[in-house]
Amino acid sequence: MTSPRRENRGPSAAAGNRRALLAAAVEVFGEQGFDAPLSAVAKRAGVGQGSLYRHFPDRVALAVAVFEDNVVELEELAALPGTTLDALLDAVTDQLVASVGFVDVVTASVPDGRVEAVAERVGAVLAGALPQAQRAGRFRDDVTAADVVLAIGMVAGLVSKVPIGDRLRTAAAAWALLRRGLRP
Amino acid sequence: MTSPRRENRGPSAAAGNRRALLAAAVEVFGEQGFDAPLSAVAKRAGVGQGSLYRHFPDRVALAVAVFEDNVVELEELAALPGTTLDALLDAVTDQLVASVGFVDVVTASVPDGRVEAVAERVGAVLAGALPQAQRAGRFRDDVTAADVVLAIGMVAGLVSKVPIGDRLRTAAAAWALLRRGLRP
Amino acid sequence: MTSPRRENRGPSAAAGNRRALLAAAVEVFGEQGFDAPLSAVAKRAGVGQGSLYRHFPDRVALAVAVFEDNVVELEELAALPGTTLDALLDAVTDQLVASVGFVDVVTASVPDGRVEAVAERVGAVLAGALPQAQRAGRFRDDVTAADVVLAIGMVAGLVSKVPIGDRLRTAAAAWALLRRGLRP
Amino acid sequence: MTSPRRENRGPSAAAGNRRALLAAAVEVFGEQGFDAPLSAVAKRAGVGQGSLYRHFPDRVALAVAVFEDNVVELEELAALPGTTLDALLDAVTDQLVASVGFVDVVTASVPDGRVEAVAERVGAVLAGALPQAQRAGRFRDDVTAADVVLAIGMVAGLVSKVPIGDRLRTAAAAWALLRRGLRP
DNA sequence: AATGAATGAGTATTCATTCAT
DNA sequence: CATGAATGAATACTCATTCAT
Repeated sequence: MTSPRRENRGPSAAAGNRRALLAAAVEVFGEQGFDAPLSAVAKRAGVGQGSLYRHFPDRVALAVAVFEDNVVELEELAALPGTTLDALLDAVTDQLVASVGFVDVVTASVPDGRVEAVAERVGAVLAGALPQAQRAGRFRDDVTAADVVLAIGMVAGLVSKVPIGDRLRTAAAAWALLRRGLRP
Repeated sequence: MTSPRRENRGPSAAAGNRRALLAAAVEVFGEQGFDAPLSAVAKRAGVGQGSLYRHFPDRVALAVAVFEDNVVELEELAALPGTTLDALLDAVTDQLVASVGFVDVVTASVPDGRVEAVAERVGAVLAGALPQAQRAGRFRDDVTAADVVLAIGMVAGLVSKVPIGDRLRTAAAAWALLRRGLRP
Repeated sequence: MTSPRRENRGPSAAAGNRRALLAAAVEVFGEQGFDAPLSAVAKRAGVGQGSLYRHFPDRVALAVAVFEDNVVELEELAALPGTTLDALLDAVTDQLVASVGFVDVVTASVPDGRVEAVAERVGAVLAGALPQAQRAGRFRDDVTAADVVLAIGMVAGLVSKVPIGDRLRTAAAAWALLRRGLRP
Repeated sequence: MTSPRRENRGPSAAAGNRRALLAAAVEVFGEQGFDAPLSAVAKRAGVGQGSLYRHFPDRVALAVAVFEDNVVELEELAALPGTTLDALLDAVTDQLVASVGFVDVVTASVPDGRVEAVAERVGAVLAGALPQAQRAGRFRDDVTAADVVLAIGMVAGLVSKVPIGDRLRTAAAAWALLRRGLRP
């Protein structure tokens, strides 16, 4: 009668579960796309369905959480003294390649406030680093923060359409082309 | 027993149905993405489910048919005497904006021969127009056909992630950036 | 516009179509079972769906027609001077093996008068041959026509559950067992 | 939004659901044949579609589970001291009459390992009881286990083609005939 | 707070049957 | 009278979400 359930590890597991779910989401969405079954994420995380829903009430919440992790990382990097815009773009690209599935969140048919808020923060980080990069002669003076965001969007869109193994290489090729248009 | 079926318009409706299905697919996939319910396509086309499946045995067949229409258009344009690579890219962009949903086909987890064949043809058209464009000083000499295809991929990826109304504007902005990297 | 339809061969094709449909039905039902798509029968026969329905308004009509062919054959055989019950059973078995799919008609959830009528005729043929077979000492005196019909039903049921290649051999084994119970 | 769903009886319903599904399957397949809609089984069991699929991922799994119940019953019976082969055959016949729909599983176009495994066990049970039955003079010495299995197959095939009400009587008649061929 | 079974709405797909040509 | 496209009901199956334990 008592089927062999996973042991209920109690409240102390909460933080660990949250982390496991995020990691699992990155993997699963990366492999199967953003419309992968949520049950697959829970299973990969070794966590019950219910726990997934407790932590992340819907699919977008899960994606936003990953995004937020990424943005925090970016903000921390930007706060470091010598960080250039190029370094930030490299970091963004790494994140894209690692968590492509989430790019599709941006698409989410119903525009979602939470996503926009996070996107906003990315924009702010880039905008902050642009002037210095222009002064250093690394970016044309007429390039705007919007242009940089646009470029990222293009790389993201491309990367999400390419088989996992080709993503890094493809992103690099894309940036090579784009940077020629951004440099003075 | 005698449910109020749509009137059977007979075999003569076949050609019209096929056309209606393609048009409906462009609309529906454009609005809802490539994973929109096929039943929505059939309904939009004013055609029975069965007819959809007769004409296009699977989702990819439907997408490929739209793609093929586009490619033929492109090939015809390329065959015209004065057609430049820039004109071809403009045409491609128009097609992208009009039938974005189909971009996602390229992604189709299971690589599909039919899709690759069509993509191949697009590449060939562009490659054919590139040398002349370079001689005319419109494209850098070190630009390859692969670069052009890559650029299209980026625009496509971006456009597919943007709400319908913004697509044209977004595509234009993207090309502005990209062309700076392609021009001498 | 004028798609390459099969040429309309006109009324003269009627008889040929009927025959082709019967032959196709035997093949298709034999391979795929009695619930094979009727469209498969039409296609195998090289005949339009509509023609199939003109000749055989429903699935059972098709089966009954095959059965009837078989019964006629049986009746003709029985009418021959020296025909024994054993010979008739051999013939029935051959028919079973050749058109197993039709055995399932007997099952047809809704009992069907047409089927019963044909079954009746088979019973009559066997009943007619039984007395002589008993006088010849080939069948026990307490065997009834119903027993013989029952035996056929058993072989039929068995054969229909066995892969095509094994049918003949299986039928032979079944009869070996059954005949021991029927012989004096 | 809040549609009137069946009350969620929680995980504790699992065992009961499983049992209800098996019982419903026996009934529904018995009445409508092995190709009855699975939704009918779920409805009869008073269980959601999803639960059916959780317990039995496909049609064959459901059938095999019923078969297995039967085989276990048989094995237990065979393990009892005084059980004769005749008693086992009676038990098999009762099972056949009760769960005829499942006989058709054997037919499943795609040969299925799970089915074969269960069939194997039935054969083993019978083979085990045969020698003793022969020593007791109840079965001819030249009868093999394969013959017994064959006989069961014949009864099964026959019973599955007969309306529910006639099944018991028909099975009895069939065995009367067959046993004459099996007894010394 | 965690677990995982239960639920049923939503989709894909097939196929019997009709009917314009 | 033949043809084969059109139609949509029926069915299989998946998965987001809820909830008893």
